Amino acid sequence: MVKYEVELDAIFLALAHPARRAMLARLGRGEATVGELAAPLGISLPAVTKHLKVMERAKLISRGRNAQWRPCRLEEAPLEAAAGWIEEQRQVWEGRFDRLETYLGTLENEEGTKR
Amino acid sequence: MVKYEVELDAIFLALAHPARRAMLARLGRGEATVGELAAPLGISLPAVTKHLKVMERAKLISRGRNAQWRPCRLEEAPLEAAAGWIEEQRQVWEGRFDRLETYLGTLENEEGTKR
DNA sequence: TACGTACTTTACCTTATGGTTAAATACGAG
DNA sequence: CTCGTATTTAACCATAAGGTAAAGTACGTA
Repeated sequence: MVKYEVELDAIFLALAHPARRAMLARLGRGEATVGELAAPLGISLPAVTKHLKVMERAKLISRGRNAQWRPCRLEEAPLEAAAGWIEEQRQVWEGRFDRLETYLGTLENEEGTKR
Repeated sequence: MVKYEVELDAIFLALAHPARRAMLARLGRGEATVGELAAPLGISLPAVTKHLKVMERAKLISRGRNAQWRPCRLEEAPLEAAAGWIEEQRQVWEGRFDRLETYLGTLENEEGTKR
């Protein structure tokens, strides 16, 4: 249980910047070169390189090589891990309500018994 | 579409620290005071106060007042927003595969036609 | 009103982010 | 082997994160 925890730091951190989320959204539609990712962002290429490093650290992307291009590919696993953590929280949270409902149900029954 | 985008920065940032995730997990089981949240963390209270501010900024928590205690409550909406963004990405990602399958299916048919 | 408990604020430090420009590297084409 | 294109590295800067210790604030109680 809770096998992530280290990686989640890097994953959520990587997701916390609009430029990086934009790049991931783009990569969801297929591989792209650095230039293609940079084009819509309005920041310098060195800045993009840095963002790519943050995403590589989180293993959100992997990179290939094709002549002078270094294409980026989206890796789904970390996104699944992030979604998994949130889902886990939802379970806890919903569990709380379920218990509350059970408790309220019990109260109702007791009320009924009293009447 | 994509109504978040500003908030997501703060939400994902807030999720990017283990102490904050631990506090959120604890809050999933119900309200807690600052002291209760701090106890398992092994960091100073001022540090905890700062983490709480980060989570308030992301609207992941709201706070009440009860004498000298300032109880924290989990707010689900931002977690839903974060999960929503990831789910959106999954749609894109899966859409890509669907299209790829369609494409491969088309190729297969063409192959079949040629033979 | 003075005291203890529960936090928060202030001041300070270190390291990480996010950005820039300019120089360096890698590779294909001529 | 030189040139152009694609991308990274280096050097630099400003600001934010994350932590601390010490002082300040808020509230119930004796």
